[in-house]
Amino acid sequence: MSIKNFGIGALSRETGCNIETIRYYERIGLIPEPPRSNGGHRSYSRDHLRQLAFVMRSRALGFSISEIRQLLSLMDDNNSCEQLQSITVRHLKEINRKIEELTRLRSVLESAADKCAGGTATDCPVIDILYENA
Amino acid sequence: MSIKNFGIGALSRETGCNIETIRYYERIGLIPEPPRSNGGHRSYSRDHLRQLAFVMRSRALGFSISEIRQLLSLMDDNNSCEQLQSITVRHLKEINRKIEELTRLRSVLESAADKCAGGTATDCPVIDILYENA
DNA sequence: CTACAATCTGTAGTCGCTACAGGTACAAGG
DNA sequence: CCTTGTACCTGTAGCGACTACAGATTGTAG
Repeated sequence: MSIKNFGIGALSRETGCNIETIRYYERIGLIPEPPRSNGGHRSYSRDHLRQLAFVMRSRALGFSISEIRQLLSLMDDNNSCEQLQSITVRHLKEINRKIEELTRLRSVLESAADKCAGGTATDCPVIDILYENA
Repeated sequence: MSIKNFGIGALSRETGCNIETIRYYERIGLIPEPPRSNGGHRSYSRDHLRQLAFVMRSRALGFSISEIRQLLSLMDDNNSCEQLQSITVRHLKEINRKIEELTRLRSVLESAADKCAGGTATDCPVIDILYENA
C-alpha cells in the first residue's frame, strides 16, 4: 500500500530533468535503480524524486559528478560534517579562481572592444590583442 | 634559403601547446598544414608559430573553436572591424553572464560552509542546502 | 651502424550530457 | 476485445576540445 508511484516522464516533468539524463544518472550510479513494472518500465517514488533533486541542485551549484559521488558517500556513512565542508570549501576556491580568470578576460576584451573605431580588419585592435602575448 | 624551420616538438616547446593539440588544430583546420620533410615530418616556420599563438591566445581568452574560425575568416577577408567587434562584444556578454552565475553560486556555498559547526553529516548545513529548492 | 629520441597515423577515451533508431508497454476510446 | 497513440525501453553515436595511447617509421648523435 505504497503512495502512488510514477513513471520516468512524470519524474522528468516534476524535476525538470531530461529523461535521457535521468537514465544516464542511473547508469553511472548517481541515483538508484528504481523497481520496474512487469513490462520493464521504471517506477519511481517520492524518495527517488528527492534524490534526483539533490543531484540536480548539486550540479546547478557547479559540483562535478565525481564530487557529487563523494557527497553522496559521505552522507551514507555516519561521517562528520567536516569532510563535507572541506569538499565545499575546495569547490569554493575553484569557483573563486574562475571568477578571477573571467574578470581578467573581461578587462582585456573590453579594452579591445572599446578601441574599435571602424577601421578595416587588418588594423583592428581586437586582432592586435589576440596576437599579443599576455 | 629560408630561415631555419623546426619540428612539431620545437613548436610545442615554443608555444607551450601540447603536440597532440597542435595536430588536432591542424586536423580541424584552425592552423594550416605545414610542409613536410621527405620522411613526412611536419616542418614549421615563424608564421606557423604566430598563427598558433593567435589561436592559443584566443582560446585563453575564452573564445570557442568556432568563434576563432569566425575571427580567422574575418581577418582573411578585407572585412570591416565592426564584425570582429560584434563577436567580441557577444563574447563579453557571455563572460559577464558566467561571472554573475558563479558569484551567485559562491554566495550560496559560502553561507553553507560558514554554518558548518562540526556536527554529523546527517544534519550538515551543506546537505540541507543541496536539498533545498533554489 | 646502432641506439634512442622524435615524429608519424589512427583510434579510443574523457565529461556530462543529448539525440537518435528501432522496438515494446501501457492507457483510453470505440 | 481491439486499435490507436503515447510513453517508455535499450543501445549506440554524437557534441566540444582535447588527451592518451599503440604500433610503426624517421631523424640524429656517438
